[in-house]
Amino acid sequence: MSIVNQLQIGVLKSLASLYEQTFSEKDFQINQTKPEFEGDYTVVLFSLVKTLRLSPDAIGNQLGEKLVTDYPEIFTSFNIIKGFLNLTVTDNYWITLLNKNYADSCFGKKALTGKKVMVEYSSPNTNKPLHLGHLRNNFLGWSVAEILKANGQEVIKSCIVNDRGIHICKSMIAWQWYANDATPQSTNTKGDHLVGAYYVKFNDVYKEQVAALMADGKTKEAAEKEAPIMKATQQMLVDWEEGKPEVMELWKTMNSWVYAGFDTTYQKIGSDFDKTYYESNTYLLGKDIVQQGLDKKVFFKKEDGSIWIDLTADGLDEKIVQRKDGTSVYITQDIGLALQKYEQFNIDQSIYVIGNEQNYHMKVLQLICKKLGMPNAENIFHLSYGMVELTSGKMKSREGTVVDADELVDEMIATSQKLTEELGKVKDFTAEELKDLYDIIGLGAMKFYLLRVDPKKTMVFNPEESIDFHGFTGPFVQYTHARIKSILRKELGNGESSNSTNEFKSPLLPLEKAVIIQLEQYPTALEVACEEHNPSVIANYVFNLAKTFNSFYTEHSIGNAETIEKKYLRLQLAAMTANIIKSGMQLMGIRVPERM
RNA sequence: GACUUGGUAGCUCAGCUGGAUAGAGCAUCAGCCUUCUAAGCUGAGGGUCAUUGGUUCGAAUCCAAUCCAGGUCACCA
Repeated sequence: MSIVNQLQIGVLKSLASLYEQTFSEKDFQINQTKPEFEGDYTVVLFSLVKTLRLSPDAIGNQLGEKLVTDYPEIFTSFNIIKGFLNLTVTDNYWITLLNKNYADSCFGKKALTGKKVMVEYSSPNTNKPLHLGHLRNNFLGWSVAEILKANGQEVIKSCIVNDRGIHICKSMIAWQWYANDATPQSTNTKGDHLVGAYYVKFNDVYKEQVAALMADGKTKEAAEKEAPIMKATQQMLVDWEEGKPEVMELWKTMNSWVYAGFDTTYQKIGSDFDKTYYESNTYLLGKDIVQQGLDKKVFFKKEDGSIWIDLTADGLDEKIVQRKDGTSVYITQDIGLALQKYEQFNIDQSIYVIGNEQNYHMKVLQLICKKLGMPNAENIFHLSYGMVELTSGKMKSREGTVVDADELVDEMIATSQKLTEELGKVKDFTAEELKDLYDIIGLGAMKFYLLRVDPKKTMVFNPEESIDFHGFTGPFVQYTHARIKSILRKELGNGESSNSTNEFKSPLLPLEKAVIIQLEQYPTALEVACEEHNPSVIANYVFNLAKTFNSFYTEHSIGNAETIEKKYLRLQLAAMTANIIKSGMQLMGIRVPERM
């Protein structure tokens, strides 16, 4: 149990016995004591003043006295300043905590709770390569899944691939018309990039054709409909739905190129999935549900035969769920897939990592599922994250301002190589070790950069800032880990552990205590990150821990500590810091090097 | 226009279930490598927490209004 929890319980019990009244945790607040005051944790007394009709100082004195008397193993002294009760925790409490947990690589992680969750993320389109926005999605989804696992939940990572539809046909047509049978092999191009290039080509040609038709006096609408390349694309979509062999053949071939490209990228960035859904398999799902919905009168049919749901009573509008020609729309298959996920995996919660541009869509989806009486409709959770913008503004594929994922990854790794070579600290590494180190640092920097911001918020991607490896960055934290490991290697050799001892006579120094207090808060950080589905909590925590440790490190020597007891204490402190840094970084998909 | 999210230092972000003098990083300036890795540490300057009003012992935090910015409001996905 955390020190704050213990303090909470202690205060509640003390209040009850002192004043014969029952209180709840909401009646007072517990904060960490500000550095300018003496003490470790502070109880804010103001809110008790009214109910107890006593001055803050009187309450503070009685409460402080009671706590120090009843919990001598936890609290050693107290002081009251302007209505704040500052409590000092005993050195023994901190030292015992350290002694018990310093070697535990699972510190803070929870036992299985039995809760089963699916996290759907990534969800690429097969007509273009991954970009910066996908990276935020991938890192976020992966990390949230790991954070849930660390909190005792069973997690299934899933991905839905948007591999069909008009946009896919666009790149297919453009390839057919202009590629001269170019393949990834023949052009030495990554498959997803090759296909993406023809998607761009489509748009260029389409724009030209529309302009030409408009020059001939057509209206914009007419020109957009009549552009030959668009007509061909629409025909191709019809052919695809009819399963025309040549079209299917081309579709399969081009998709296989894209998947090969995606696999390379996913492997590089460390994304993986337990279950992959393909829209080409799921797009017909939900049709029978539409029928059931009609029978239940959740849906209604318009004169033209299209099927709708009326959500005006819920403050939304009418939504179509099936076109008049009987084909399904986007949301129809989503309903079907939502149900299938529950049926296949018997999950308690279904998390969708999708951009906030789809807030409305997801709201509608959940509402429809509820109205259909689907089990667990309440437990559909949209983890809505903000867009990534550039310093110059929004990314727009049409204007070529999209930051390509592969290029960015390569650049980050190249930067880490350059910097590592300049510093020249690992000259004895083999070529293989070096390559691995560059990956660890480059990818670590990138993941940390994208995960350190609250996912809900729109964030700005600044290229220069992203390749800065100082300050609030992944490499800073990795570096702290590497330095600790270096000391542990030197002082303990291989595998040997520091002697455990409880016999500390000299008091904890402020910086020693500051580090241990931070270490103690890791489990709480994990809980908060889980509740909020927010990896930035971990990023901030781990950064602050590293910072605190670095201050301690510059001020006090571990190897040449004043006494042998101090040395062991500091070795434990360093070891636990390294363990937690490693654990926290792992939850963000970031590896930490032994040396750098 | 309706709904929704945001506005904190020059820039990027924490803090938001109300609490002590609003914090980091970057950038700027001044220091620290004969002692465990300087991708580090110490210090300085830099704020009308968008604006106005309200709630109260106390507001960046809660409420209301206003201004500004993003997103959505498709028989696209």
